[in-house]
Amino acid sequence: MARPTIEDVARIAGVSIATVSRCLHLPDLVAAKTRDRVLEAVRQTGYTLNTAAQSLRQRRSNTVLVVVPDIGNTFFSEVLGGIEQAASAAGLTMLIGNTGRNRACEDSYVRYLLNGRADGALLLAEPLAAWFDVPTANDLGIKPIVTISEVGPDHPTVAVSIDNAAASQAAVGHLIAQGHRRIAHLTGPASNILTGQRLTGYRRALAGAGLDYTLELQGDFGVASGRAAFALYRAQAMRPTAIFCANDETAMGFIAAAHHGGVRVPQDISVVGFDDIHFAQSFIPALTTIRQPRAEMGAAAMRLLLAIIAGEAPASVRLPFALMLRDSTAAV
Amino acid sequence: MARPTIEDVARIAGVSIATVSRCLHLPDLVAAKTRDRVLEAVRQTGYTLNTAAQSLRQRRSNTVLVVVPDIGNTFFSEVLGGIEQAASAAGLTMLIGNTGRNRACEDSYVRYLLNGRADGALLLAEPLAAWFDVPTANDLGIKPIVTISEVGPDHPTVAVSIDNAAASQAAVGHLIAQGHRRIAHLTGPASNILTGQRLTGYRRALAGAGLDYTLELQGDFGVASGRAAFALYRAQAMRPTAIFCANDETAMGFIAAAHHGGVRVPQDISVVGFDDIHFAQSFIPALTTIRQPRAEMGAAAMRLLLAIIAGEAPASVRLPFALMLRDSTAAV
DNA sequence: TTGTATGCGTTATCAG
DNA sequence: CTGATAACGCATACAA
Repeated sequence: MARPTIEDVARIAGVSIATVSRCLHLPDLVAAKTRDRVLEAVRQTGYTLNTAAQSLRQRRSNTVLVVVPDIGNTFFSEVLGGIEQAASAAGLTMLIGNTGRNRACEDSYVRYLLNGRADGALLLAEPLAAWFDVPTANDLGIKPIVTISEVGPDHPTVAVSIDNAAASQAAVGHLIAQGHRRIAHLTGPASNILTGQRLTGYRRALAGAGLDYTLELQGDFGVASGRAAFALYRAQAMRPTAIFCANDETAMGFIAAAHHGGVRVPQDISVVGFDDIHFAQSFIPALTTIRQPRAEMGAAAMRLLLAIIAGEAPASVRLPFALMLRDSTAAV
Repeated sequence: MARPTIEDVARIAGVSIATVSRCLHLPDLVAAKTRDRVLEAVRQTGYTLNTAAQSLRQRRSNTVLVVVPDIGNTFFSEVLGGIEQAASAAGLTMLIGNTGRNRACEDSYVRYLLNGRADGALLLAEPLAAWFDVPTANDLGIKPIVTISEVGPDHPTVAVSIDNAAASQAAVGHLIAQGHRRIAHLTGPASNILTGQRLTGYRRALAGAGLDYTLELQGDFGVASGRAAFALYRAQAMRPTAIFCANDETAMGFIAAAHHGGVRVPQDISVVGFDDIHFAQSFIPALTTIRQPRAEMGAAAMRLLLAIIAGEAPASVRLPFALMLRDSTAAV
């Protein structure tokens, strides 16, 4: 037999469908006695609201779209956890769009906002132009968008992030305080907005301490690029005594390669990561790194989105980072 | 201005809404000339289908619900990646339900199937009873469900998994082949169906080799329980020379604790994990472990679901595992 | 406090 | 090949 509709419930309870609807949404407006009858009928039939019909009628989906570059990435997945919690607390459903960092794929998710599947979007990546393009923009402008983490200074949306340059500066500053004078930086991919920000922090720290030595190796946030960087480090005539990596994965790749190459961390070289992913503290040596409050970033972004939906005009949020001192760094 | 509807497009193209709809779904049924006019109007207006209306009318959402215990967990998130790919290839949207291993929370997602939000579900955990309860069951019975990984022998749904007992047996068998005679097992949580399966494999391997020594430590798949297990290992009068951990995380926790305790891996004790998560090979020492084809498991499950939706009655799928020999194990 | 009636944007049926 | 029209299930303005 088919799914029960509001009409079935109404018939069994001996009321109109309007009353049933009210019982579910504005229970105070209906007499206690009637309400009991209706709710009993609901239980009896196992009735559940048809969300498609509701969305159509209300012109809103109670769903939030989350666009993520790589859902398998531990950094993103923990942010997702925070979003999920805040979303379900607000009665919203989370729809995930995995782009695989593919432009066309990301573009396709823009339509989710347009076709009413979602009431707003959370972007875990620097939004591509499509999100603000014509003819998209004029209609999409009213759909709230919040960006997380990967955000530039003149960013077109409300955003939540940490101060990446300051965090990097703190990380490198710690190495300097430990007496390191030759400090390298393993960057992220050139295409990522964070790469420049973290690089800036690195340079600032060096400049602040009046250090000349500089070694900037190009990475891509992947473990393999960390390994590759180790080879380059090895090839240097004047080797650095410390390296600041743009994220934990590359740091781990670097350390793993070092281990196999007979180079000890931190005795021979200190290594600092970025993100404080789940495994950073179980790693051997436990990774000194910058902690980003991932779940909190997700939750904060969700709250911003809700505020925008509610008609407010909240400002972007800067969350605090923390330098986690562990075993991959040592005084020189 | 409001979102353009099919009516706007029809008016501009000078046709009926029926024709517009046909152009979008059955383009062959409409004259090329008319079609061009319509598509031009679509472009011009930036029209996109209202999915709520479509779902309502078609009584299907083109959405698949994925229920996951912990989205931040790297194991699950990689399975999600596989699902996402297969889903979007089939034109389906992936809706994620994160339960936090909370029964009430999981129950609430059952309704997604009932209220039409999703056409089917993929469960990344042993389904709790609610999925098959009355009055849920009678209606839900027609909604396809596929379970991934955590599946018992007399499981009520179609499932995709590896043979956990056989994999465990292979892992322990390798330790035995390396000459180990005292082999411990760090289990998963008692509540998880996989725990018993992996334990069975461990016991079988020991029995098969006629070994008496047995040490079964209770873990919970978390890093901390790996650390705790190390303390217990330490306290043994007759210490094992190898330990088979029910997953990689606990193995890493164990090794990290061992490292800090001055116990060397694999020189003093060999450690085997399970899952081959992303970081297993970057870990120091690189972790010997059982590889589960996570993305493939997700994709396979998605395909099974599609088959069921298409009216077929596919059988459960057993995917192959692989023993990855790396640096955390050595001959005794 | 409750009921009636309308429309949300599609798709599908049936004529033309 | 195309058009008119009736649902799909619900929420809400308006009446009673």
